[in-house]
Amino acid sequence: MPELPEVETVCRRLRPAVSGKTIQSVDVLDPKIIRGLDPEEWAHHLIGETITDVERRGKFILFKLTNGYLVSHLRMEGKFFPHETTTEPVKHTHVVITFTDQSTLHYNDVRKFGTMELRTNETIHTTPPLSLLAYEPFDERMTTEALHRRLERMKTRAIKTALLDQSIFVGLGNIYVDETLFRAGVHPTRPAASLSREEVDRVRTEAVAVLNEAIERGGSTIRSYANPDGATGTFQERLYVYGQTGEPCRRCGHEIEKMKLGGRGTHYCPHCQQC
DNA sequence: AGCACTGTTTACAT
DNA sequence: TATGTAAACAGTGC
Repeated sequence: MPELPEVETVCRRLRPAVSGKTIQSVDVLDPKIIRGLDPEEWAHHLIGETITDVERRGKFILFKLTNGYLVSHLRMEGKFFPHETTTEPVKHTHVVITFTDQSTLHYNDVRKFGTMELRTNETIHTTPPLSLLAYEPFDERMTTEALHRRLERMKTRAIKTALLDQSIFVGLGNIYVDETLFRAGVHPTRPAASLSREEVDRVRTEAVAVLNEAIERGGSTIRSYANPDGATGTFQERLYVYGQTGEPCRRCGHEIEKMKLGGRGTHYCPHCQQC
């Protein structure tokens, strides 16, 4: 599922569902999801904690606790499902958190790539993984100049590969990076260091715009089923290039093409995005 | 049947 | 150091 807009949508839906609830018990059905501590110790730390808020940093979900944070990354297929009453786990449910009011939060993840780990208030932003992230795209410190300086130093990286690096720019994944580069009129294979200041400005501006528009529409639903409340995003209807291979470009009519770049399927319009 | 593909990240090799 | 590739896993589609 998740790039920044999907994670933001999940956080917004989870916040009212779990904020203020106290954890009574934790069942780890698959220990692979839990990082840093063995699952028993991890569960022991969580029991008795109250979730005071749900925040987002990059593509990470931060469950703010009375003491510290539960940090989760959904990777490719992770999903949180809140339930108002005790509910039997379904296939691919790997963690069940039960609150004192008997409502529950289920973590479901077909591919088991997702992670959960604990952090203290003191270390959450100063230790990996959050310490490795660039500023948020909406942070005023994420300026065109700062991004340009960073990209200029890249020896050979393609601009798409650079933008997917969360230490350079936060929140873009394979859908929104392709959409950003299309809107900015920049070919995905262009060396990052070759972009002019104006091009970097277009890329940064369009990235912020795409992310904001996608958040407004609850993200994109391509092939996964649902968000925490069962709803689906609608931004997939507004995609210009991702998944549009062979379709006419909505700007110029030229056929959208797909290539492989850095191991990822890469969609672009060869007319609107010159090399 | 078998292989390539999938909204992510990172460990490892070069 | 920087960058590219494979791997983690399960499912789908050709």
